[in-house]
Amino acid sequence: MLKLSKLTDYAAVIMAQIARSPSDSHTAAELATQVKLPLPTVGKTLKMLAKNGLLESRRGSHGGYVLSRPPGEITASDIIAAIEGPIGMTECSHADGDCELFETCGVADNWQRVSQAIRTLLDGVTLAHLAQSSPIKLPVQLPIQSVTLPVTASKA
Amino acid sequence: MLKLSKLTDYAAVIMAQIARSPSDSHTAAELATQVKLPLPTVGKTLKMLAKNGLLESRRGSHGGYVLSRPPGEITASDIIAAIEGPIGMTECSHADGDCELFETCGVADNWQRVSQAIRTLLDGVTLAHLAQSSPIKLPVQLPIQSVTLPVTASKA
DNA sequence: GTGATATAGGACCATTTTAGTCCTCTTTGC
DNA sequence: GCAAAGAGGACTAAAATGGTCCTATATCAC
Repeated sequence: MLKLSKLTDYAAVIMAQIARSPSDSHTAAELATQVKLPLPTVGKTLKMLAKNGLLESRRGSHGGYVLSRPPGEITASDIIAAIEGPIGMTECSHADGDCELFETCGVADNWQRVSQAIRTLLDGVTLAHLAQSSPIKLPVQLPIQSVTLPVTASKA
Repeated sequence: MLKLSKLTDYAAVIMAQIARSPSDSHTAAELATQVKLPLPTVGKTLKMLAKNGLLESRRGSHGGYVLSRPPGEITASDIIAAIEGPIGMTECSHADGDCELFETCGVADNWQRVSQAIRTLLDGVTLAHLAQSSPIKLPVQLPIQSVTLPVTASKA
């Protein structure tokens, strides 16, 4: 269903929570309480986010996590990629041509374009957007139907 | 990785193959040979596509599958939904409010908007696009960065 | 009406992925 | 030194996925 994993979903919620007070340091325990998720899971998620450079961590007492960049500069793509790895709709979206069906596939190119479009879309959604409650506007809604190409692909 | 399942990928390839001669009837065996995938798998995929109304099937000798609509009227969304169920990035994208974390989540609305944007994007990609080898153009690439909203979400 | 050709519809299993927990180690501040 | 916090990884249980196979049903040709 083109779905995010639960962990990614948690990550978004946690990041949003942090983004709402971006200058404070947040401990895993604190966040776990706030988002009502079990501590070990929150801890794991935070570690992944930190390892991928979205959060700065400090150990020891008075430690915790802070955003590594302002909320406006952290994108949905970043968060998804941090938890799930590189975004791509198909196997061959990033692998370097190790798909032995490439010849007969015939749709790889266009899938990759679609994939790229989604990535671009997600690049345009920032943590600041996610964290605020007011609706964000995305441009895709309207124009896409009008961009249809000459429909070939018929033969008979 | 926001990835399609393999089956969905197969479905796209198979549908594209059919779309290249849309007036012919295609048997599972025939298609399996053409796309170089095992027959049982191709059969299963075809059944799912037929059950979801994307293909018309005919049994018996001289049977096979035909597109139920012209390639320009079958979308990537249709194909994905046929194999994977409704498209949505998060659990709560379609379920009717059975998420007990809804209160503390704080990002549900905006995720749903993103989800919707992706769906719209995929609605704009037709089988005719996928089947042709020339590049399709998608509108999202350019304008999205410019639509950013007033970045609130700071507190300190 | 019989037989060959196809799909329909599930049951089934093996494998992989995912979610979630826990343990031990290191860092930091007091 | 001790308590608070994160780092890193091992581990398990559960779920999703991919793939195969079997039986039933429809259709056509003869």
